[in-house]
Amino acid sequence: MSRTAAPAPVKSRRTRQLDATYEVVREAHDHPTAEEVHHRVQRQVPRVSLGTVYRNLQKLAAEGRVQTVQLARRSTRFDGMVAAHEHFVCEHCGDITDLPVTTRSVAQPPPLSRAGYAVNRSALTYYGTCPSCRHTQRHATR
Amino acid sequence: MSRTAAPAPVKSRRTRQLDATYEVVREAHDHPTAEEVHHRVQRQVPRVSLGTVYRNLQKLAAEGRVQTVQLARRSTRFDGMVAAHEHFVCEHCGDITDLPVTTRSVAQPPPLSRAGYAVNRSALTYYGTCPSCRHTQRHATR
DNA sequence: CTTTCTGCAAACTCTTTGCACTCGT
DNA sequence: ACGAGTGCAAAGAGTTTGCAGAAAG
Repeated sequence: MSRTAAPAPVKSRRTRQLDATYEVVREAHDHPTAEEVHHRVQRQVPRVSLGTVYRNLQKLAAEGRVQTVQLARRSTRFDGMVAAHEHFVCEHCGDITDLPVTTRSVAQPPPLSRAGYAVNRSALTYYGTCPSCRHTQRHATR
Repeated sequence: MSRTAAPAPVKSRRTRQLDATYEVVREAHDHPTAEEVHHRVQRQVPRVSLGTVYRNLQKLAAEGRVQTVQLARRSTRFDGMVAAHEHFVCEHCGDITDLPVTTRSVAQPPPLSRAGYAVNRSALTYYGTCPSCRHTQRHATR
């Protein structure tokens, strides 16, 4: 086994497709889906494929240059606990942990109802690494 | 068009499949996926189909008897705003609105880091009906 | 008896991936 | 030139749906 000096921070090449994708998302104010991003990128790079847009969105998200809403894992999870509570989602293994509601959090924010929004519920979710995945990472070559 | 007296609160029949599905979710403490729920329901109703489990989970969620985690719409949405902010998701049209971060919300909850969790970020999302959908509903026959 | 629910299988939507080629460095 | 990135098309995963028969009220 060879000695790894630096983790090599993933070299990323600059391409028209990547640049255009980033620009589209950065300038969008309507939370577009991947398909919508694809359409807009096509205005600058007509032959760009949907697959490439997906790959680039993933790359940008991994680098923290764009944010994703409601991502995590693909499938919906169910919960019999109807009472209000919060969740911790491990970004590595996908496990979801229930957390007790902390006193300070939530309650309906004033501006919303005033602006005509009807709030049914709210969800506070933390994302990160769970204890067991942290342990595993520590031992992995990276 | 006929006059609708009462909204007719959706009559729901009692079936072994529905009962079993509810029981499985209520007793699960691990946020099972629909497929996992299906497996467990099969222990009580061997010939239950996955499609039925999906239908029943939807029904239970609509009635508020079970909760879903990270549901909303199926596809991931992207956001160029990297700064912390909150979201309002309209459950009718699926639109997502950015909200400024309210002072009180968030911050890392004490128990998590102490228990070995590494929190990268958190997301506070409100679910409900947006002004335009509220308006539409008001005029719809329901 | 009527209407809802079910099982089955096919269809759909969203996302990922293998491959040969292209383009950035 | 080397290898990461791309387009294309096919495959995957998760979920929904049409239909004919079964079962609840």
